[in-house]
Amino acid sequence: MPEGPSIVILKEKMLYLKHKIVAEASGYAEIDMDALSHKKILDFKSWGKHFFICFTDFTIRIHFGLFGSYQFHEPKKVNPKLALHFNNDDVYFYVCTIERIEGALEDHYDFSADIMSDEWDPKGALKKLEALAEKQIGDVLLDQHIFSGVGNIIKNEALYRAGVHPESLVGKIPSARMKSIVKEARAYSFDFLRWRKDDQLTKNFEVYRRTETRSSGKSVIKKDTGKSKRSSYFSVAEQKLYK
DNA sequence: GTGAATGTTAACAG
DNA sequence: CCTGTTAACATTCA
Repeated sequence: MPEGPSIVILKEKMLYLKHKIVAEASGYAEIDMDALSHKKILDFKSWGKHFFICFTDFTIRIHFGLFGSYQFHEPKKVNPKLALHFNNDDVYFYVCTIERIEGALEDHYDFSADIMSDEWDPKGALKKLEALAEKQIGDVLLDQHIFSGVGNIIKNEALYRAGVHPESLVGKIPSARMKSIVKEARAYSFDFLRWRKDDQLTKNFEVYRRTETRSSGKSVIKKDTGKSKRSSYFSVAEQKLYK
């Protein structure tokens, strides 16, 4: 369920509940459920992989991790971490972390770091990268303080588009190429959003979970790279290693 | 049936 | 805030 675009989809699906009053909240999350009763939902927001339900003085933050899911109207068989009950409707969240944030969201999050946000600031991202010359680009793309919302799929696909090997060192990548990586991270995220909605995401993977590139049929290497040791999929023929 | 995976944090070892 | 490893979460898909 994760990665920024999937959270944007959730936000859109939740829209019909905006301005509705929560009749009751339940679930095994360790927050004060009674505090949500009879409260009006002001808005739904997101920052990277974080989803927010905004109330007057506080916000509920949901992070779905690797296994998280949600369901509208009818519960699944397993216990929900959080369930919001409305008149004649319900929404359920499973296997996620739930936290309560006090005060204004803007005081806690920098929305210019969110790859999906209107406020996304590519120059700001490049600026942050200047201090990380010795890091591998594959690790840095997963850094949520710089590329909030980028996950392992976007990392691999954006690097393929930019033609850069995931083990390349940030300080050795030419600046034009670096800009291209930042641009593709955002561009691919929006393609991800569109394809996910149309159930076309998997078939459009160029390298992720593939043995050959989709378009050009070049062989794809799978390797756990960097400090994060996450799976990288890449084409040696089409992605240059800057080292 | 088996294993890997769109993620993150906490606990623990050295 | 020393650094690296492991477990936990308990699902879904190939």
